[in-house]
Amino acid sequence: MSRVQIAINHAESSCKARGAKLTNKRKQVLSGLLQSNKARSAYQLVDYCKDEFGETLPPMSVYRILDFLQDEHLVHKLKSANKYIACAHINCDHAHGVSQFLICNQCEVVKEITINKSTINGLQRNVEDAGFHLASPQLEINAVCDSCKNRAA
Amino acid sequence: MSRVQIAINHAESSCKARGAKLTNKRKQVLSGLLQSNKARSAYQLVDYCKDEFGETLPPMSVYRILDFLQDEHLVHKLKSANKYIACAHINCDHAHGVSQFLICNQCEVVKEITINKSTINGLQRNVEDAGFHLASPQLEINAVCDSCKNRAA
DNA sequence: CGAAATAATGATATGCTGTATCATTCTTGG
DNA sequence: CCAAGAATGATACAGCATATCATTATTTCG
Ligand SMILES: [Zn+2]
Ligand SMILES: [Zn+2]
Ligand SMILES: [Zn+2]
Ligand SMILES: [Zn+2]
Repeated sequence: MSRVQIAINHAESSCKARGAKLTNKRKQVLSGLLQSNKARSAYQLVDYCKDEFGETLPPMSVYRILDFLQDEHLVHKLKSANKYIACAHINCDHAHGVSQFLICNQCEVVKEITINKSTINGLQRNVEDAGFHLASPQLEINAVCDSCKNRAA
Repeated sequence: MSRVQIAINHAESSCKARGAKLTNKRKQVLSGLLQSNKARSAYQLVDYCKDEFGETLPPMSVYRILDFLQDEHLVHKLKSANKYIACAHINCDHAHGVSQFLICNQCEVVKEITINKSTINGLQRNVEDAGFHLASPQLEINAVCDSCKNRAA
């Protein structure tokens, strides 16, 4: 069974456990994100579903599906890119906290990580010192991946 | 002389020092950002210039002007909001490094800060451990300002 | 000064991202 | 089967941004 198929099956179970349904079209959109190590836009997913499944989803439906998938914690939105990516922990059963996203500015590959507690604490202290309160430590970090770094060298 | 006027004068000098010109329209757009403690979109600035100066700038021009102002380090773009904000150090003569932006998710007020070196180092270590290289520590942080926090309480 | 070059701005069209609204179809429970 | 609710579709529109070509303003230099 493919990596994507495994993730979709797992997602289907966890949806069911939460009383939600992972319909066919939702699976198609999710698979579009699971296929890719880069984030994809709603309209790119429209194209993907068309090309891959001959399914002509209206953009509105894709946005609704993306909302659903986010509610189910299967997908994250990258605000700085206006794109979406499958959760890296989609096969994990433990609830996952807030992640950070490393985005390669060369090849656009995205990696979801959890930076360590002490760094988050440091960040939070800085925010407090400035008279603000950290609402969410979800960060989208402008980086370069190893491959691109090596290619440049 | 108003706070805004002082900043504009300073900006004009620093542009001149760099061989660039802070034209009238560029001043108008910049003043639209200096007026506000929130970030503003290009189209909001079109409206501002129209209301404030009777100047009907086409959006294209505003975008060009914003690019110019960014090149001159007078303005920052918040990618997660698709909006622009005047640099908090616009009156400083020292070159400023990369900033972080605290964005209140209630009232949208924005504060430009510099988080401390050790936190940045911690962040950088985390990024390296994930097989990436930090390209820029500009962060846009989802936070709540003190006023909004107190208002909620 | 006046022509040529350069910089700045304008006009128009278009593309991408996202939402609002109302209609239709599908699924489910009684 | 039927009613209720969930999911999806259709259409329109708003906001952000860029591409391209035209025009105007400013500078440069003989
Ligand atoms: Zn995740
Ligand atoms: Zn890369
Ligand atoms: Zn700044
Ligand atoms: Zn606030």
